[in-house]
Amino acid sequence: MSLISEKTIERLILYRGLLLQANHESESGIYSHQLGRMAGFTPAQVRRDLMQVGYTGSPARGYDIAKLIQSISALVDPAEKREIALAGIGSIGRAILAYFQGRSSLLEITAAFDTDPEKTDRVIHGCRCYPVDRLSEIILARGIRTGILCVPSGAAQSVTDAFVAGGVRGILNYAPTRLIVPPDVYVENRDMIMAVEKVVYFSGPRTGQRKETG
Amino acid sequence: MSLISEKTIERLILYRGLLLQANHESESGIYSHQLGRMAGFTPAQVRRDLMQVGYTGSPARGYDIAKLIQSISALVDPAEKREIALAGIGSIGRAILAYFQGRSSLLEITAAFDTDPEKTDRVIHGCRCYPVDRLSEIILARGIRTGILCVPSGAAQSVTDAFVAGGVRGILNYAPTRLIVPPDVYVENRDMIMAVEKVVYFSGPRTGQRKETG
DNA sequence: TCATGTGAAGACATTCACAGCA
DNA sequence: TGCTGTGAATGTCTTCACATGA
Repeated sequence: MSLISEKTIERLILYRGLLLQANHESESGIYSHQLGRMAGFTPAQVRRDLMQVGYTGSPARGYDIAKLIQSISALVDPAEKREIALAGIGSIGRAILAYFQGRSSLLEITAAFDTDPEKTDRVIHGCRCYPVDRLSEIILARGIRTGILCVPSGAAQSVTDAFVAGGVRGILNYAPTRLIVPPDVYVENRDMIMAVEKVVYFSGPRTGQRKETG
Repeated sequence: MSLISEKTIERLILYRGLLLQANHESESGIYSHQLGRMAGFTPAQVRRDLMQVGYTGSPARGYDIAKLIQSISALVDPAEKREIALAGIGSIGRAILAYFQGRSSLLEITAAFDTDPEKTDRVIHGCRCYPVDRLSEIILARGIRTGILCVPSGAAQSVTDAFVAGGVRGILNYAPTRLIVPPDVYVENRDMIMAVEKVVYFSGPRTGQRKETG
């Protein structure tokens, strides 16, 4: 019970997002089947997940929405504000910077890095940009533990090494490469090309299944 | 055996990408443990996955790289060229358009949609842009089966409905919302905020586990 | 010897189904 | 009644371990 699985963490974060998003003026409580419908899971799944956060609802009123949000946050949010570093100020990097601006009070991308001198030593979407040479130095000095990687695949591993050298413990990887990291560094891969190819496969004829092995 | 799981498809696409990427001048064959190391999986996992594509290697020389790529492609690629539609020409949408340009010969984003008249009726990163009002009509006329959704969460469901009305069978969803679709439409969620929150959690102290339920 | 292909075991995740409570 | 919390059952995915073949 002590260790919560990756999938459960993902769903908990989703539940919280849905609860924050929805306007619950009228109701202050929510049942597992309601939350399940919102998220696309079975009520049993929702109850299992919520068990793990340790907050317990009541059969009469379900889960108190405010308290549930609070409990999930206590579990998944860091204790204090967390700075995040981003490497690769191309179109994706820039999009993430723009998208992330002011979304969260606890998380902030406070340093961006690129090789191109045109892009460094200035502020983009409110984020200071530096040359990659200084990556390890700067994130180490600031105690940054989380990195977002949006560099081309050729540079991905070397920038990863710089992240790791700078003390990063988790990397969100948008490059279409598999990164080599020490076993205690967490990597989440979000290759967009692969995502498109996967969706194309599953939008194929007849629930996406053909079988014409050659 | 006939139906291949989502996870397996993902890994197969990954294998293919890695094989295409790597320069195999010297070697024409590859062993499951080599491919496994590249992809970050066990050799057994790799063999199980490759079993499903129906291409069988030899204990002496492993898997022939060219033939393996071909076999995976035969399984996951569509029979002919596939057009893809994209909705929401914000920073993410634009980034995807830019990133996707000329990556694949089989897949092409050929229509983009937005509400903003400033963005429509022109060409962005080689892709023709139209007003969202015409979404269903245009994708229906062109037989587009796959959509990429990058609109703000408020518009996500209505654009999804337009996609579905236009005959789309698979949606890649970058909006931080859960879409409601008929059961035969496939949705792949890629919420970036959630991805960051998840990675932050797993970059927390001590393999990311705290437990301070409130 | 060393790798493949695969039945069987094991680990993990989801769902069932029901006791207990308001 | 209609919910929650949870043991037990089921289902899915991964790994083991070995027969087989070059």
